[in-house]
Amino acid sequence: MLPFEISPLLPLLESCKTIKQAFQVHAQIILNGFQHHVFPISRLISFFALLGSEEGLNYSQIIFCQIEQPNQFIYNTMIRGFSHSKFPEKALVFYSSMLHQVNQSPNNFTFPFLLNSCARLSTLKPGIQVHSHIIKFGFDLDLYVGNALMHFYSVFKHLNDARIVFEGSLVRDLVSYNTMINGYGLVGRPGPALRLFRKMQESGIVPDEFTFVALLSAFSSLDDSRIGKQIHGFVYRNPSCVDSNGLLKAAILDMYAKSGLMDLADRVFSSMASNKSTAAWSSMISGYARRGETAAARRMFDQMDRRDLICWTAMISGYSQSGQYSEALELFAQMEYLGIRPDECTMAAVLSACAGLGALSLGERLHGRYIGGQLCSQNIILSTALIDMYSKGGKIDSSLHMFHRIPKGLRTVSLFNSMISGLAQHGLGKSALAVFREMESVGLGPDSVSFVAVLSACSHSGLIEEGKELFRSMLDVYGIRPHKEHYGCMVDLLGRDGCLDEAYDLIRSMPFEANSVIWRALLGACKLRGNVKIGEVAAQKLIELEPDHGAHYVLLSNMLANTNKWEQAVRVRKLMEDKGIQKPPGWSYTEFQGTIHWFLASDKSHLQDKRIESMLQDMAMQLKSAGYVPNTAQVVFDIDEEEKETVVSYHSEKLALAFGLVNSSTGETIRIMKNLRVCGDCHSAFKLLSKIYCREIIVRDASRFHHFKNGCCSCKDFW
DNA sequence: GGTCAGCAGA
Repeated sequence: MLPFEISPLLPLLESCKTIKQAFQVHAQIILNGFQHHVFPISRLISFFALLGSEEGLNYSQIIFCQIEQPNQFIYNTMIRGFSHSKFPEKALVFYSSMLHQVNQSPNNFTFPFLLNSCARLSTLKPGIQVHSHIIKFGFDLDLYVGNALMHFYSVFKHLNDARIVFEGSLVRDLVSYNTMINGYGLVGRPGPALRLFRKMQESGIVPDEFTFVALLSAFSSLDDSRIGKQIHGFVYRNPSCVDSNGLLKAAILDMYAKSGLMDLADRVFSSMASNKSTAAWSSMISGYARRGETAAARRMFDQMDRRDLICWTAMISGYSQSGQYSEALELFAQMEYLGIRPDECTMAAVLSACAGLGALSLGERLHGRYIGGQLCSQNIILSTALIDMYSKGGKIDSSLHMFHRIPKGLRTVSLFNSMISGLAQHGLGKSALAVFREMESVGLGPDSVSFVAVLSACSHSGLIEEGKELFRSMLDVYGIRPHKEHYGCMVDLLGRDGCLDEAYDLIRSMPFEANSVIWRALLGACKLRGNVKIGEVAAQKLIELEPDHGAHYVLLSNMLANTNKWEQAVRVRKLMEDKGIQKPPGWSYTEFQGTIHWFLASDKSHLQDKRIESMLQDMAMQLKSAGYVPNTAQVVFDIDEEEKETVVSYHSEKLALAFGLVNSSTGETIRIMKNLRVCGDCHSAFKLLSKIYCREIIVRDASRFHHFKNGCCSCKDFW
């Protein structure tokens, strides 16, 4: 029996709404000398521990320390409180102190809380130990404990272990099924999820909205929308399916948006009337963006009243994935201006836009500002985006440094692919092969993307035999059927080795029609080797496949011009002009003090800056005195030599270099991005200029990187 | 005193 004096305090404690009121009740308890009465103290601890705030937890811990012999309930309360907190590992500390106390042992209430804490840790181990305690203390057949165990194993994607618990359980309820269905969805196994749903119906357990939400999410990663539609129909026909907070409707909408069925998605969206959640808006935005309809996505985005971070991220990544990098960065700038702090997902999308543009200094700034060292090695998608950004921004050393800092157990196939393809673009074929082998040695099987990366590494570095062997092994060893991209790499590889006939034969032996990428690879090799016969075939195919693409006409006419077939060259040029096709303008840009400076070929508007003009003259003079003769072979027009020299000296990359030279000093690195492949003349000139002006020049062109240093280029004139 | 609770962005 409680002493009668305490009874007025208990209802007071029950009715506490704020932490302040609870402090007052605690003060009253102490003033009245009840601080050692188990019951009121238990209630107080429970109140503070379950408030959900750090302050509450700290306070409950202070009270806890003052109790000589905490009972089971108090221990469970502390474990429960910390299981939801920022420090789930503290729950384990309380559990362990509970075990050390004489006459104290856990009960069936202890383990669900404890497992919940374990599910939120970064390692699996403590949870497994807890599982053995559960068996030792004989709670393995408790329904709640079993469900919590399934949840714990699901979180770590150990569905087989979750399944063992499920199969071993004597009683199963809605929660058991929902947990398992969710778990299978989490690991992308919709098949078992659906089978469990059927089993659940056979057992007479009525599904709730969470069951359907879990099922829909399990199926949303699939391209097939049939099951999704069936679920929609099932829900529609069964009025018993309550959807009290609209979760289910939002899940159905998301399913349609993910399947690209925007008409159906829009119908559900409209039916939400004024209850549209930001989640629903996000689903719509990313649905449109995924189909490349960024304008439609943007219209939705602009219509929103209140945008949360996820909407911003959805729109930014929509732009990024559609290759609209500038738009992505512009929107991000707006977001920053509004003071919205990005998270890892936003950063991954923004960094991929930086990678696309080669906006290294912006990428570096974002890395420094928003991403700490620890965070980037933990979030593997972000690390992959950073590695890609540094590679494509020209800093392959930084990519490698990041890659090596990522713990081996966290590395994924995508991460390896990103690293291999970075090394490939920089012509570091041997290193790319080594990383590829490393991926295999840690037990990660290469996928189709890995092979594109490693084969292109071989072709960019002239590793002919290695490339051929890898291509053969794709199907024989790894069971991966080569796609067009892989054939494209092989055509490139053979072409660069001068085996043009072999490359042409490979194209003819392919089990599908060659696409423009493959023909372009062949044409590029023909141009390099001066093989007009096969080159013409390739160019004709390209013109057939992409008649509006000016670059093909230019390549063909350049090749004809290179072999002095001027008349034919002019004819091709004329054909292009008659069709009204414009040559794609060559442009280059370079970043300076965080701003991007664009340069168009022969466009002299930016030459208002006299310093660039005079630098160009200085460059020409220096080159001449170094004995350099401009290579004007790629200028097709039948104009005199002096004029041709003027044309090549105004190529966009030369203008960008002049700008870079004006704005840098000896020993610095100049980075230039170009939309087309760097021309032969610029390539030779840049080699000499890197020596003359003592600068490292890094050029990213349409196919790879060129590091010009001390008179040489990393591509060894092979590109 | 309790277990699940991915409808949204990489």
